[in-house]
Amino acid sequence: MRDNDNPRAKLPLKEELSKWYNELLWMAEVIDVRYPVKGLCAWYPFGFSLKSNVYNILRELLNVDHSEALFPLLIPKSEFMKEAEHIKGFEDEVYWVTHGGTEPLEVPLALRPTSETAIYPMYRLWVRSHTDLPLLIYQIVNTFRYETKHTRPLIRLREITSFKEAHTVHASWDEASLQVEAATKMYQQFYHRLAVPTIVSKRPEWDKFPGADYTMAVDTLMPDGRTLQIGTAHHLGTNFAKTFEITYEDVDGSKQYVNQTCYGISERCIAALISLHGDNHGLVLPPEVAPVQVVIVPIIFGEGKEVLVACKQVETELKASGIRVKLDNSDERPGAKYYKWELKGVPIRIEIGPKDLQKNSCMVVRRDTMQKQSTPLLKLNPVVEDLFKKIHQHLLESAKKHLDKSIIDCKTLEEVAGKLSLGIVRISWCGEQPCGLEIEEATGANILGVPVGNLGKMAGVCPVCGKSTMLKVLIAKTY
RNA sequence: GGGGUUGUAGGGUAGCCUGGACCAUCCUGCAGCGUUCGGGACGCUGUGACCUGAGUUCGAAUCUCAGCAACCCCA
Repeated sequence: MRDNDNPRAKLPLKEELSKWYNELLWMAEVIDVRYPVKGLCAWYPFGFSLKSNVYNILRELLNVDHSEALFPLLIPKSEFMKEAEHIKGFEDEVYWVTHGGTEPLEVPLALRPTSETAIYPMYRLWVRSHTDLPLLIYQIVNTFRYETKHTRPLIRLREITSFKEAHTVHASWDEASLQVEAATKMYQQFYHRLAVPTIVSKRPEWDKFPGADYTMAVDTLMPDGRTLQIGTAHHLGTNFAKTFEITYEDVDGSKQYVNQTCYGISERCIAALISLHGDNHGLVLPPEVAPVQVVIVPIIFGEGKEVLVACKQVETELKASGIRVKLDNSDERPGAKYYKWELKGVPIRIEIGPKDLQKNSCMVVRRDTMQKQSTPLLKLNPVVEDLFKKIHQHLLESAKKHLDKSIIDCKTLEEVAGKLSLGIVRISWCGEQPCGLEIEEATGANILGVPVGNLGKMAGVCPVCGKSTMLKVLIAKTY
């Protein structure tokens, strides 16, 4: 039904977000969901390249004060079962390895759903003295969760292929608290680079990480009005330190339990990036992460030798500045190439044909706005670099504008229902759990939490109990 | 958590209701050759599929059951 005059396979319109998203992921060769196990996907080379570029930014930001390490995939049941709250949160979703060959294992092994219980037995050995602190370590690994809800590519998976999880150890609770704050700030920087605007809020008690003192979460708004959680940071206090006996010798010689934090980002960041910026033609990628940043399309008549020479020259020059360039000299027609590379989100297209060569120029086309401009062939590099900046800025600004206008203030619960399809609702809340649960119950949506900054502070009255309060919460339909 | 829909080449489909003429239709893709090339080119030649298992039947893509997988809606 999606082809009117052209039988060729076309992308569904973005208005049908779910269809559009699923089709786009494989048409643009990001991931292939056809793997014969529910909730597992294969990354295409193109998608993998996009992912690598995105995660390189994460590494760059983390490596300022964190170190990368690697811990095992398998966790013995005896370790996994140590922290009561933690188990309760995960036990229904754990995959168990029960056999070695045909022999049952004495101690079953869990496939990590997250790595606290894989890492902390080692931290117990690694942390001895206050001089070992703070310890800031992260790893990027796959994790497994037996999701019973509907799986969605990149969003709800049974194998998360790219979970970046940081685990830090501190002397005091306050220091750990500052680390949680630093983590959310880093995540916001990260998403800034992806041109994805975010909101940070403190998850309510009943929605925090199992085993944490509190959880801060980073959310973004998807085009269908639902929010997507794309990062979390947890203050673990001494909860895990006590169960895993992680202690350090203080300056005065006394034994102290450490305070810990952990914070993570998964490939949901790619889902957000794709969903926010993409359009009816396909992906629209911020230049910094695009696997191909510039595609050169030659317009050939007859032999077309001169055109090809000019194309190659441009290719060489751009490559010399470290730009990821693709010269598409396959024998498809130019129009077909335009569609193909638009689908793949290449930020800039350069067309070179005989008419351009006469003027010693070329046609430069932006993917985000589709604007074309004739540009002199000489000194293309600064023009391209400048356009990269403009494209990123434009993506970020329009996404931010959309997010800002999608946060809607309400005073009563009755008002909320009609607004939820438009985005995020902001409403006063006394901060008490019963009222919070009532808000969720009455609206059929989730409380994201009290957002940080001014967004979460304003005088009002709780719509449930009527008490005066300075707190505002955000409510939304969530993924 | 509850409900619904679906499974036929790489992708999209026809056929299924009413079992046999189906070594399975059409479009797209892919490979080769030639002509082409300023927004999805054309011709010729080739390529490729009934989700898995059990059952009913002389006979199953078609009917039944189970499994696996996918999609949609509601909480």
